[in-house]
Amino acid sequence: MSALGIQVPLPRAPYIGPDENAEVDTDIDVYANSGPSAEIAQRPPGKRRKRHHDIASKVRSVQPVPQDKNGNYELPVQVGILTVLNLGHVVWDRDAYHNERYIWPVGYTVQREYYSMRDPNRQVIYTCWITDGGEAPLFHVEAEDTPESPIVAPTATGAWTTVLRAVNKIRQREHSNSASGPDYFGFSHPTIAKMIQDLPGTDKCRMYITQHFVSMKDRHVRGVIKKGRGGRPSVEMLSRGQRALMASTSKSAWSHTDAGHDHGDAVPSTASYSSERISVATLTGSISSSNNNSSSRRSLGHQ
DNA sequence: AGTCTCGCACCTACCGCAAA
DNA sequence: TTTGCGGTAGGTGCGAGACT
Repeated sequence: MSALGIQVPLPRAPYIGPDENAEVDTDIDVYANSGPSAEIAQRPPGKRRKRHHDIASKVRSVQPVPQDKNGNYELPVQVGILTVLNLGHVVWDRDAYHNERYIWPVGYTVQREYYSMRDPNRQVIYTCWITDGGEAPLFHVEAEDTPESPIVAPTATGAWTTVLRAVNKIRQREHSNSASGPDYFGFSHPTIAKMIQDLPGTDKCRMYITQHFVSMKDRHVRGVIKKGRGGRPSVEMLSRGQRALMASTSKSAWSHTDAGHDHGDAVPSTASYSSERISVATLTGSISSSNNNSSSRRSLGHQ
């Protein structure tokens, strides 16, 4: 596939988190003061924004994700606009497969909607996955309507920047082509971050800083789910994701690490999601339907 | 008492720009 | 030049208060 795919220029040295001793802003609060300009107002004019490194002290809200009796996440599952098909397995013995903030598991596969690189008026499903590239992971992005040109890059940002360039070009947008790879791949999503952090082997990732998560309140989970596209990946794309995954797993050998098979059972579960038996675990199933009246009333008032 | 309206809290997703 | 952090717009449900 790489023969046809877009190859993004090669890796620089893997990004390693900044100096742990760097100065840290402490006025950050994850939720509180998240309102517009709360922090900006406090920042003296002209003062450069500093990066925050207090990852460990942050508490992030996560959606409830259905788990089986063994505690394994039931996949595929919709998280926000992303559908997680596979969590993959943690490669803890090579530093380029994680940094202080993210872990990039080999076999990790998600789908999301975004503008087509061919038709400016259409949104298509993109399948994103990670393969074992040896010293460093490879990030793949494949659009539903351009399966012959998958994008492969050494970083998530690199892969999605390529997509954004193409999309902005075809949509004739004079727009920044900057993109946040972790955002688009879903790594910055708290729920996904937690699911990855729960994989076996993350404790062996020496640079990774364990993050703290709390369960999101029901009332907000419902709102979050509504914003998604209903957790319905196309069967075709699912099978394509499955094929990509199978290809990557046969190459990278899941036996590379002995960890990970008892928990995420990434490969077997993925391989088993044939189109017939796919049922996406939309998170709605785990949510009590506590107040239908309210929403119907609300909709009357606003629509 | 029941229904409706509005404001609030909180979240996701996108994108600009600081940092590396 | 590239990466990814952080600001913020927009969307949701909930609950309090007003209205019928």
